[in-house]
Amino acid sequence: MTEYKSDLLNLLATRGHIHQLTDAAGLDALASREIVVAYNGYDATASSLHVGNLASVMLLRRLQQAGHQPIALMGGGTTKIGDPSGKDESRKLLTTETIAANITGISQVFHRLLNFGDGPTAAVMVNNDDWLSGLGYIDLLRNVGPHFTVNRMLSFDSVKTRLEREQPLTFLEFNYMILQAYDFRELALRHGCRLQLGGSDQWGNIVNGIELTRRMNAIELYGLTTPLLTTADGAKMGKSVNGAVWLNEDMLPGYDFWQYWRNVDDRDVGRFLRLFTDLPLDEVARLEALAGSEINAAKIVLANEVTRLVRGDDAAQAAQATAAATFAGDGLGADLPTAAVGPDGIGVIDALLALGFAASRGEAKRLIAGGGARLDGQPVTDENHHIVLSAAETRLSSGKKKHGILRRA
RNA sequence: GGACAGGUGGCCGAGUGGUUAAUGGCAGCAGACUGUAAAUCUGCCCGCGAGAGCGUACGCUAGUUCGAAUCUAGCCCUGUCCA
Repeated sequence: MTEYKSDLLNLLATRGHIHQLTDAAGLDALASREIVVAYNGYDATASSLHVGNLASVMLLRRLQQAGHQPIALMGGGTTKIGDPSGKDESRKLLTTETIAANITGISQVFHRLLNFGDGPTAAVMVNNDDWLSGLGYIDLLRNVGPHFTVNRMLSFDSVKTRLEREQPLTFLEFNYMILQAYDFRELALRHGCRLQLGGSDQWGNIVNGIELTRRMNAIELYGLTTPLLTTADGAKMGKSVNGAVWLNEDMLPGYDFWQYWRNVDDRDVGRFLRLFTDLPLDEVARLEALAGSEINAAKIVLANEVTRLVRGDDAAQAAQATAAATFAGDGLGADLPTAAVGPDGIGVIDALLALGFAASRGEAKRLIAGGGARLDGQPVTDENHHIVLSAAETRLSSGKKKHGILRRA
């Protein structure tokens, strides 16, 4: 691994955050002599960020830990355009109201992971709608337009893949990179921002911003991209049983969030501990070295640490307690999904639906037919089985991992 | 505006008049094995129904036909080339 002079780059490198740097030596020198202001942009396409975004939020956190200043940029303006990077198809356009609501949701996690207090390294949150919305079309074309050639824009991956796959790329989306470049320049001027962070798919957009600012203002900016996070079996990170692994509590219960980390592939444990927790590196090395079933201990640490950072101490403890009770003993954890059952009882199928273990009656039946439904650990074979609770609580499970509680109403 | 190609289930992709709820792959769910891991093997994978079955579905609309994802017409959308 390359040795850097600055604490910042050394920290980022050892934690596994660096994929590409535009000018490693230049940035290294800058970080060694002054506080670097850096930003990462987030599109407001959903009301919460998900695990796939977490690495970049952690990156902002590291930046602050190393004594520099993070800016979280909410893409209120750029979301109105839609980033074509990494997408085969155009996204539906979101309304201004939706975008505003999404920004409120997304910003929550930053308050947990970044310090917005006072001082030169206090985190800052900005919204690019503040400057993008007021732009005049002709002005923008005259000021920014001359610095972009279509020839070069066409050479960017985000554009090229669309064209090669013969997928539509609208002029609207084509302009996204220009606005993102404009953002970088704007932040450089307003906040003295010198560094843009982003996923590896953002390389082209970042380079454009650097280029534009050099031409228009003769300011030297830097870019750093993070590795595209895939799980060891090659899938994009952040998908789980019920879709995306959201960072916000209202989108995904703490227990499920915890379980996501508890169930990561053996091969991912070390990498994830470095990226997503603040554990010291020698501790990570020790945990990572655990072999066989002992690695499960490391996964529990991972789940606890990440949940603690993102959801808070209480959520982490509750989730771990529930997991321990559910998997080790035959007890019931308080965090499991629960459905109330009246004195007349409930059919298994309805119970499975009530707990969210099946999306339709047919799906519930298939689950039962496949032997995946269990009542207090006993497989249910009859899809018409009627459950009348003999105890205050009964455990209903779908498979080995999904458990829920039927509670007497 | 013109010529050509195309629009199929979450995704990719077969299917060109009935036996097609639609081959196959991926993703997903479950079972076995295990360590709440991976790999592997097996089953499932539109909705309703206990079931025979019913409903809905192959861009949209209308038509031809006993019968259409498959044929015809119009429309919408996408791509390529031309203007």
